[in-house]
Amino acid sequence: MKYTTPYVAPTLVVDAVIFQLVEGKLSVLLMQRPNEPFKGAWALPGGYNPQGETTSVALERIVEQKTGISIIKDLSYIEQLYTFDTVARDPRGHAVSVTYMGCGRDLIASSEAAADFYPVDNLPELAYDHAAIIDYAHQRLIAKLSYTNAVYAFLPPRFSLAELQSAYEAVFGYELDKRNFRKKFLSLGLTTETEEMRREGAHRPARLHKFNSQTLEVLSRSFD
Amino acid sequence: MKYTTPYVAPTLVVDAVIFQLVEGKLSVLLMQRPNEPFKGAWALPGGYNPQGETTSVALERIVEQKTGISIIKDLSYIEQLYTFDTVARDPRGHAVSVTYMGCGRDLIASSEAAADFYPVDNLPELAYDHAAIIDYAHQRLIAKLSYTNAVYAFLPPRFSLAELQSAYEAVFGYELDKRNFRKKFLSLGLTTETEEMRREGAHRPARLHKFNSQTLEVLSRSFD
DNA sequence: GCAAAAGTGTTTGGGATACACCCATGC
DNA sequence: GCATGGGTGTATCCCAAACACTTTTGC
Repeated sequence: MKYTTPYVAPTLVVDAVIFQLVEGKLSVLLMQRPNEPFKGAWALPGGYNPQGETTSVALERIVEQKTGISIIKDLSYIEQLYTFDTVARDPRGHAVSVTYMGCGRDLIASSEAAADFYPVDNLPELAYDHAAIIDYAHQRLIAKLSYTNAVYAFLPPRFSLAELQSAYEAVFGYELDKRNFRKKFLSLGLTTETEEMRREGAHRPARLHKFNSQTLEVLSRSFD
Repeated sequence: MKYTTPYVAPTLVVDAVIFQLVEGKLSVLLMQRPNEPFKGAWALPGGYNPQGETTSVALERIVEQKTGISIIKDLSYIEQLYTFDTVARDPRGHAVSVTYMGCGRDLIASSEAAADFYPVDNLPELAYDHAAIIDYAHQRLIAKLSYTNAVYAFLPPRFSLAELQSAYEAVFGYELDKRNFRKKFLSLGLTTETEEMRREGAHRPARLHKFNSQTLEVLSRSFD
């Protein structure tokens, strides 16, 4: 392959769509942009990927630096999402954005960062094409929960079946039948009943369960 | 974000995994490398993505130039596959490869190119990590055929149900029951029976069918 | 005893699977 | 008439969906 001019690569950026449940709602980590373009608007955490750094390493460094959240240490699940050809992203011209999607729980952005979690059904004004990216990530997440055990990423080590069900409902965006849900989920054999119960409030205590595996597995039968 | 050195982007390359059925077998387009590294080994068609060109535009240009096959004109289906952080791809150092997967039929590489289709179950020695990329693409293709109407990309405008079934079998890698296949596929309502029959050989002629849509649609019930 | 969430079974319909023979043609 | 691939139906099983009441607790 010949070029009459020397090869110059497009700008490469990485961006992360990080989900967790906040007050039962599926929420996404956003940062308020301090500078132009889109000054004041909210955006996915991300930044420039320099030569010599793989996209996952760059993302870990950038997200940790900007939000205090470590993808490696704090997230239970991460996967590459899609690569967007972003047009005219900044004055340096044409940029290519490699995006990742991750899930966790009990995530807190460092207080000095202008970063916070927003429910996906009530997002603020977003910079770039980030609304579309979040939507795409949400679709992917729905699919992941349908054919894998990926819910584990949202839940604590011990959880009630009600919590589990409401995690699915938060992601899917609709309600499930309690009896059918339990029957089907338990028949998948992904979890084990523990001896622990959770007593809270004036009602019957909930039996707690745990996942047999904390790594991604494909289900034998897909889910909802 | 501050850098003490000026920002330099990694090399960006694009690669294509282009499938078609050849003599009933799922096959992939490969090129023999004329130069080091991996001189003489076979590789996916691809090349450098310069600044100012989106990955899909660069891929179209490169693949057409190197193999004579136009993704836009000759393929019935194309989608982005994954972005690989390729290590030490060439002397310029760290490269990032955005890969695409496409499907077509009756594709012929231009005769002056050292390019040809090889059955996926009998590949030659491959350069880079291309064996892994082809395997990944194959998995994705199996999934696509399972939950969308993507088979249309492999078939001519009019086709027999036997042809249709053998396209699925070539991709899935196992055989299907003829009666169950027809019952299920026809119940999806993706195709229409035509008046045409195909007479060939000493046996009953085959009824020809056509797809109602030549664009990707998600199935109501997933397939096999 | 009452409010609040946890827990539990049965019925029904539809799709998945398994399986073997007749049909139309060319030679 | 025979070889070749095209075309068809039924029985069974399992899963999905629909649906309402009892249990355990704190106050």
